[in-house]
This record gives sequence, structure tokens and C-alpha cells, in this order.
Amino acid sequence: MGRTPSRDVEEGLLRAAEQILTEEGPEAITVRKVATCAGVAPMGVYNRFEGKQGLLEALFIRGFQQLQAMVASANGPDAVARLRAGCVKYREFAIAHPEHYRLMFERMHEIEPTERGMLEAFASFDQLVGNVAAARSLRPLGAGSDVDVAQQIWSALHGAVSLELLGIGFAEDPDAAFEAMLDALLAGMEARAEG
Amino acid sequence: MGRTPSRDVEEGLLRAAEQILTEEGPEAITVRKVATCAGVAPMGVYNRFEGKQGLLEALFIRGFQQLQAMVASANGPDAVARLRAGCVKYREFAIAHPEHYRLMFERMHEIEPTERGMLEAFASFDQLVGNVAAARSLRPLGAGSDVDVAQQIWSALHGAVSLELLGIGFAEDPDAAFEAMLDALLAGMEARAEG
DNA sequence: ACATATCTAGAACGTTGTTCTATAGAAAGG
DNA sequence: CCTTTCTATAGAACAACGTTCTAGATATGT
Repeated sequence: MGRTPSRDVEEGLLRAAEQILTEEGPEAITVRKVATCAGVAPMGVYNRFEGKQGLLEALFIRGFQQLQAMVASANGPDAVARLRAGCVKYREFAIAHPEHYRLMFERMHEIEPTERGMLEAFASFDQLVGNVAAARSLRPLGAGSDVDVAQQIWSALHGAVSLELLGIGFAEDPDAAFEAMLDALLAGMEARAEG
Repeated sequence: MGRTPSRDVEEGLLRAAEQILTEEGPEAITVRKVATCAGVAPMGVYNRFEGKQGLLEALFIRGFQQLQAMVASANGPDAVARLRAGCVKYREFAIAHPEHYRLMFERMHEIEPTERGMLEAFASFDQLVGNVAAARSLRPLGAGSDVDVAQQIWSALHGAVSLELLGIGFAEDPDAAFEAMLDALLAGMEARAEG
């Protein structure tokens, strides 16, 4: 085995880690496995990411960035429809990338993201807040700040998706249940918007 | 160190595991640590629970049972108020027992609950379904089966609580945000009830 | 009291994350 | 191109972990 050029080590490791994550889930990510898959020495994980935790944090951040891009790709005839479509896209992301989603929300204690990592990851929340703000310029929605309203919506989205990915959704039609919940929440928020 | 009587081994291990879980979280639960804390030999975990996984599964099931008891303890002047109060109790449980909640929802892949374990754990869902059914006999609420409606409510509850426990709630007042979301969802469900 | 069940201590193994060392090869700069 | 610096690599080693196994001592049940 030759020596990987410096400039390729980090990206090689990230690609390998993403592949293992996608195929086998977060638990399958080990330093040796990722390094072998990337064709680099295990020490590369320490040299480049300071250890397994750093590698996981990079995946964590990338996961949120990808989630944000997915939500941002939503379309609709007006801001309210776009907000709703973004919520649907949120779920689509989770369903398309269940292992990523699990890493992002079930591994935070292990990852112990740095403050910078948290900022980078949760900059993605601003996407949702922006969607809420745009919708609210069209129609009253909930009470409190845009952040408050966005948080409530996120809660519902995240909850539905998490249970679904855990296989503990007992609803007959998960698609319909998700949309029913989302529409009920949005309708309720509209009805209860401050006067 | 003496020899623990047979009849005390299992409960001793469970108590120790609960204590470590409560004080240090799921990651701190190791076979040797639990055994030492319980004053029994590590092999006891294998003899009694078939290994670490079985021990975690026992904690998992107990967690759901305790959650169910908490929800069942809710009171109110009528069934709708009791449903709502049960939702508030749900959150109270999670906040009072964050590490239990994490074990229950972030460790399922590690635990790989047996089918019996799943049945036992999610018998607790019937509590929520029952509360929904009782409330719906008073007032229309959502469309679809009681199970469907309960699942949607559970999604929102779980989502809010999970994000809160992860420390990624950006709302100013988590209590208020939780209640606002819950009330909006219930109101929306009522407004969108069939017939 | 006797036979059976089971708790215990201890050993051992593979795996994992991590740290360290020394060498060889890449990268950067003149 | 040459020299110096950087860094990827192989390999060793360690502690910790979950797990399996053995043998002896003690508890349990009849």
C-alpha cells in the first residue's frame, strides 16, 4: 500500500466514514474500519480529526448541512406552502438518510460537539426560522418569536421522524400520519396566533 | 466479599444499573461497573440477563413502564383535560429522568429489544391511545383511528422532549413552548376532525 | 443430610480507542 | 533541482470493554 497524498487523507476518511455510516449505521464506525476503507493509516484519524470524536463531529455537521439544503430546496406557490413543503422535505431527508439522522440525534452525547461544531450544525435551524418568518409575513402563525414558532414545528417534525426511524410508529400510514400532524399543528398555530 | 443470595442478584444488578444510569447516563453502564456497584460478580449479568444487552433491555422496559405510570397519574376535570395533563406528565417524566429517556430512545439499536421486550415496552402506548379514545368520546379530535391520533400526539411530545433534553431547544421558555405546541396541535386536530 | 443449583474469582480472548516511536516519502520553498 | 520541513505510515503497546470458560465454594431445595 502506497502513501496517500496529504491533501487526500481527510477527504478519503470522510468518504469512507460516510459510506460505512450509510451502509451499516453509526455503531459500525470504528477508527480502524474507516481507515482501512479509506486506504489510509488509522493514525490519520488522529492526525486529521484528533480522534474518532472529531471525525464523528465532521459527519454530524455535514449531516445538518445536508438537511438544511434539503429543506431549502422546497418549493411552493407562497411562503406558507414553502414552509410546509420544507417540513415534508425534512422528513424525506431523514427517511433517505436514516443512519445520518441517527448519528445527528442519537449520538450527540458521544460526539460532544465543540462549540464551533454546534454553531455550524445549528446554523441550519435558521433555515426553518426563515421559512417561518416568511410564512408569517403572509399569515399569522402561532404566538411568540419566529424562533419559538420554528422550535415548535421542529419538535413535531423531529418527533415524528425519530419514532418512525425507530420503527415505533403504530400508525397505519406513516405518510398520512405525518402530514395530518403537520397540518393540524399549522392549523392550530394559525388559529391561536396572537390577535 | 460474601456471596449474594440468589434471590437478590437480579434486583441488586437492576438497582445498581438504575443508579449508574441516573447518575452518569447510559454510556457509563458497563458490566463490571454495574456488578461492582451491586456487590456481585460480573458473571451475574450473564447468568441473570444473558449479558449487557439483556440488562439494558430490562432497564428499557422499566423505563416505559414508569413513563406509563406517570402519564396514567394525570388528572383533570374531564377526559380532554386528562389527555392534555397526561401529555404534560410525559414531559415531566423525561425532564425528571433524562438519562432514562435517553436510554429508551437513543439506545434502541444497541439494546435490540426482543419481541417480548418490545411488546412489554410499548404496551405503554396503550395508555395514550386510551386517553385519546376517552377524549374523543367527549369531543372530535383528529381523523383516523385512535392509534393514529395517539401516534401524532406522541410524535409531537417526543420531539419536543428529545430536543429539549439534547439541549437544542432555542425557544426562550421551554415550558411555554411545549404547551403552546401541544395546545396548537390539539386545537388543530379538533378543527380538522372528520364529520 | 444429600444432591443440585448457582455465585464467585479468575483467566483469557478479540475488539476498540488511544498514544507513542521511528522511518520513509511528500510537500514546500529557495 | 536540492534541502528542509512536514506528515503519512507501520507497528507496538496499553487500558478498557463485552464475552466465554473453568473450577471451587456456598446456597438452595427436597
